[in-house]
Amino acid sequence: MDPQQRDGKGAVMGTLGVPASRRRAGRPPRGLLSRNLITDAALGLIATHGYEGLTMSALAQRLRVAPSALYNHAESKQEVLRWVEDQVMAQVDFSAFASASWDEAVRAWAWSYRGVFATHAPLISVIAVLPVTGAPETLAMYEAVTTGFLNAGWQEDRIIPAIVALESFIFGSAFDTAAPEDIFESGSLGPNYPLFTAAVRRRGGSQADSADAAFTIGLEALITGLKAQLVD
Amino acid sequence: MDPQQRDGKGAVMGTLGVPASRRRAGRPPRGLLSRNLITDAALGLIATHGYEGLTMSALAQRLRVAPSALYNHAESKQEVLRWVEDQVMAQVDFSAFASASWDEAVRAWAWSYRGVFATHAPLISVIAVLPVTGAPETLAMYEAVTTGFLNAGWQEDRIIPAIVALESFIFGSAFDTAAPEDIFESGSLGPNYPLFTAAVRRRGGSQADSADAAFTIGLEALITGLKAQLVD
DNA sequence: GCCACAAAATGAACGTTATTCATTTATTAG
DNA sequence: CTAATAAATGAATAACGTTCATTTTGTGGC
Repeated sequence: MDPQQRDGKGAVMGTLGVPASRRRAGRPPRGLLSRNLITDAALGLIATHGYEGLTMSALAQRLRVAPSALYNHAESKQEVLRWVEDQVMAQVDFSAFASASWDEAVRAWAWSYRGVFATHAPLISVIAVLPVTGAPETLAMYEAVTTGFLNAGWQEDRIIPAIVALESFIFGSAFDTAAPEDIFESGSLGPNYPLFTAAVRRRGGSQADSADAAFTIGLEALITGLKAQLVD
Repeated sequence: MDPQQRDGKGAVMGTLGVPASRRRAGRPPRGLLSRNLITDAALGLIATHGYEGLTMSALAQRLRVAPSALYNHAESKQEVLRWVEDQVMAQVDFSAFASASWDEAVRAWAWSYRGVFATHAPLISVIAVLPVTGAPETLAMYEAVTTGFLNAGWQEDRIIPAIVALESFIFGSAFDTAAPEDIFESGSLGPNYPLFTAAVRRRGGSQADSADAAFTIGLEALITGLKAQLVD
C-alpha cells in the first residue's frame, strides 16, 4: 500500500523537480528523534491504523526517517510498546480516590480503566506481565489507589491483592468489549445446548450493552464482596 | 536449532546411506495430515516450545511435511489456533456443576479454568473475541454452567452476564499468573510512591502465592457479590 | 476399465516484519 | 584541534506466513 512515499528513481535529480530532498546519510544538524517523538508517533499510528498498523517501518515513515534510525533510540519494538503503555496508563482517571467514597472511587476508576484499555487491548498481555519499574504514570496511579484504600480503612497487606483482583477483572472485561455481536451464537450446533441457547436469547441489546451489563454486574459484585471481606 | 531435520546434500544419494527418503512431490497413497493430526502436533509443540515455538514451519517439520501442505487442510494459522482453542477448552473441568452447590461449583470451575489458561495465555486474546460457533467443547462447558446457574435459582436473563463477568475475571487472572516476581518493584522511583511501596512490601510470599491470593480474594468477592444480587 | 477431476503433497517463490551492520556526517568533550 | 560519540542512511538478513505452479494419487461417472 502507498507505493513509494519518498520519491522514486535513483537519479540524483534536483535539476528541476520539487525539493524531494532525500536526506543524505550522516548525523543531522538537529536530532530528528527522541523518546517523546517516537511515543507520540506510535500513539498517532495506533489511533489511525490500530495496533496492526504499528510497525517499525510505518513508525519511521511517519517520522520521516529510516527504520534503522529508530534503533538509535529504542532497543526494540518492545521498548516502544513499553513507552506507549505508560502513556496510555496516564489516561486512566483515578482522581475520584482523592474525594469520593471508596465505593464511588473504585467504580469511577474501574470504568475509566476499562474504557482506556478497550481501545488498547493488545497492550493488556504486555502490561499484565510488565514490571512497573520506570513507569511513573503507572506508579502514580497505584499510589493514588493505595491511598484511597488506606483511607477507607483497609489493612496494608490486603490492598495489593485486592487491586490485582480488580485489575484482573478490568483487563478481562476490556477484551470483552471487543467481542463481536454473535459471539455466543451457537449456530447449527444450537439444539444440542438448549439451556445455554435460551439464556443467550434472553440477554437482549447490542454487544456494547451486553459488555456494559456484564461489567456492571461483575464490578458491583466485586465491590460488595470486597467490602464484606473488609469487615471480618 | 536442530540443523537439517530431513537430510542434507542435494545429491540423489541412495547408493549407501540410510533411507532418508525425501518424499517426492504428488499426492501420497495415504493422507499424511488431518485436522486432528495438526491440532495434536500443535499442542505438542506448544507444550515443549511454548507459543513462540508454534510456527507453521515447525508444525510442518513435526508432521514431516512441507509447510505448504498445511494449507490444504487449514486456511491459515489462525484456523489452527482455533482448533487448538477448542481442545484447550475441553481441559476445563466443569463437572462440579452436576453435583456440588452453586458456590462450590463456581469455585472449582473457576480454578480449573484459570489453571488451564495460565499455560495458554496467548490464546486468551483470541478466545475472548471468538464466536463459539463450531466449538463443541466450549459450548458443552457453557451448557453445563448454565444448567448449574438455573438449578441454583438464577433468572435466565442474568445468567450470561454473570458468566461473562466471571470469565473476564478468570482471563485477567490467568495473565497475572505469568507475571514476574518483581512486577511491583518500583526501583529507584520508589520513594516517590511511599504508600504503594509499603503496601507491596507487606504482601509476602512468592509470585505464585501472590497470584493465588489475589485470585482467591477476587473470586470469593465475586461469589459473595453475585449471590447478593441474586436475592434482590 | 478408462477418464476427468479433485485432493494432497512438494518446492520455489513472495512480501512483511524486526533487526543488524557498515558507512557517513555532525556534535561534543577534553 | 582532535578524538570520541551520537545519530542518521541504506543495504542486508533471517524468520514467518502464505501463494502458486507442478506432480502424483485417489475417486466417481460413463
